[in-house]
Amino acid sequence: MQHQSDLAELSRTSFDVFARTAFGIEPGEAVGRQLRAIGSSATLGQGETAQVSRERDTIVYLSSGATKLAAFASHAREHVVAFHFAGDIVSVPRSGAHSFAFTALRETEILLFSAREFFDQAAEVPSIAHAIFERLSVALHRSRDKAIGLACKSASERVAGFLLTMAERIGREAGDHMTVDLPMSRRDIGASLGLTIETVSRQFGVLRDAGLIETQGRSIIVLSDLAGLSRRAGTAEPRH
Amino acid sequence: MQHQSDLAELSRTSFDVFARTAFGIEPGEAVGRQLRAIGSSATLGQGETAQVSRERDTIVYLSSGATKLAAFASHAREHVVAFHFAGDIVSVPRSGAHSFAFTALRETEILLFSAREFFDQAAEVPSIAHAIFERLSVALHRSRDKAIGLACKSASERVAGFLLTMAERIGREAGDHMTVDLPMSRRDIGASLGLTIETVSRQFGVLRDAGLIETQGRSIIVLSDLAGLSRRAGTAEPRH
DNA sequence: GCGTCTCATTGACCTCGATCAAAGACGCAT
DNA sequence: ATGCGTCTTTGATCGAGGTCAATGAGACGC
Repeated sequence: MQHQSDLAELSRTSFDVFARTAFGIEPGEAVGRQLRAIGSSATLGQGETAQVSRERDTIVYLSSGATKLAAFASHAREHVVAFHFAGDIVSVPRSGAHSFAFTALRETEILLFSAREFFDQAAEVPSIAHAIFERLSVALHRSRDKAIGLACKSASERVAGFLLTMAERIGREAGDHMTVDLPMSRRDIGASLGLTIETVSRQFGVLRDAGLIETQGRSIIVLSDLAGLSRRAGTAEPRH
Repeated sequence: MQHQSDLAELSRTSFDVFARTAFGIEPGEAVGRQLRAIGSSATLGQGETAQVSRERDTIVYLSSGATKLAAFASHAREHVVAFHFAGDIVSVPRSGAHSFAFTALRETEILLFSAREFFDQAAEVPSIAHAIFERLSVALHRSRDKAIGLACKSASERVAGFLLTMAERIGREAGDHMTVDLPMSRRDIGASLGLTIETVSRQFGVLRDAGLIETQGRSIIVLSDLAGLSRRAGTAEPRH
């Protein structure tokens, strides 16, 4: 039973952290209790997919860990819509034109809400509503940026841009270069960038040969020339 | 002066229509006046680009007409993020990694708001906040769908999907087939789908030869086999 | 009507990235 | 340590779609 109460305690704390960091709500406020009442918590092991409704949109908060949101266009055609890390709020769509899977890349703690109930509560409190507007806007901007990259950029531009984005989100600074420990496989990177696993690997090789990055094992990447990477990521010759 | 008051009248009516259709607010409510106070109206001629802030996000409502939201990745590399039609609410990002242009495809009436001020007002009224959550969620889902298509689909799938989407949004039904009057050029379609103008044209030809569509002049498309188009748009062989 | 200008279509060719195939490296369990 | 399975890298070949170039068709003013 000790274990049970530990879990309950952990869950309570997760909701408090969520309310405070995302919305600036202090523990004990009524809204915080409301959110706890309509939400549930879960822990996902590496590779495990969250059980979300297929009929309703779901809102997920990542207390810790890393995840991918994948869409299945057809049977075996998986596209990674986005990667998420601790502190992110994710909108997981119900199954429509394609079905979605929200999968942990390593052990991850999440809070789950029905989007309808979550929005009902959030709309009642102006400061929360405002915070959600911001989050949704950022998500929309990121998604548009991604679409722009998929439509316009070459393979090497996409890979360089991906590394810079990851460095920005989960990189550790170390002098003039940055180090990233990528939690996702080459397959996931490819599925996110609209490239094959082989092309991703080749582009890593190109960047390594050009002295822009160094690789340590499978997952650790050192970005040794950020300016050079930006140049590759940004703006090459027109394609259309 | 008659002209002046006509314009003022038109603008007042636009705000009322906006408040009612988007949020269910009846004319005369305080919130409606608040929105009018922070918004401005404008009419764009064909090809004309709205003057929006480069420093702040802008919210635009289309009273009538059709527009494109274009992003400029680099100098002359234009990508069409989305097309919009009467009744749509559009979030136009400030200039960041790329700059944006919101351009009329034909004569268009719009209402403009600073996103910050708009969200400040909207957050105060739960029903409006809720409506905005829905709108932003739909925009996010559309953008993700688009990214999925750009990452996974072949040229012919994209073109077929584009036609179906346009038919759904602005098509006129006529028995078992639909007719669309496309307000955008082949260039815009290509920039939206991540294809060249030539490829778009060729795919139109393929669809015409296959008996799935008929073309009348440059802009009118008759979708004579919706089921066949869906099949083309949806699910071909895997690519990754 | 005609001339002009832009947009769209069609054709020939080439490139980038997908596909197919094989070998190498890392991680994990026994 | 050793062996096995998965992930990654590297190589060879192919094709969808981009690029370049020329022709054709609407739209608009005169």
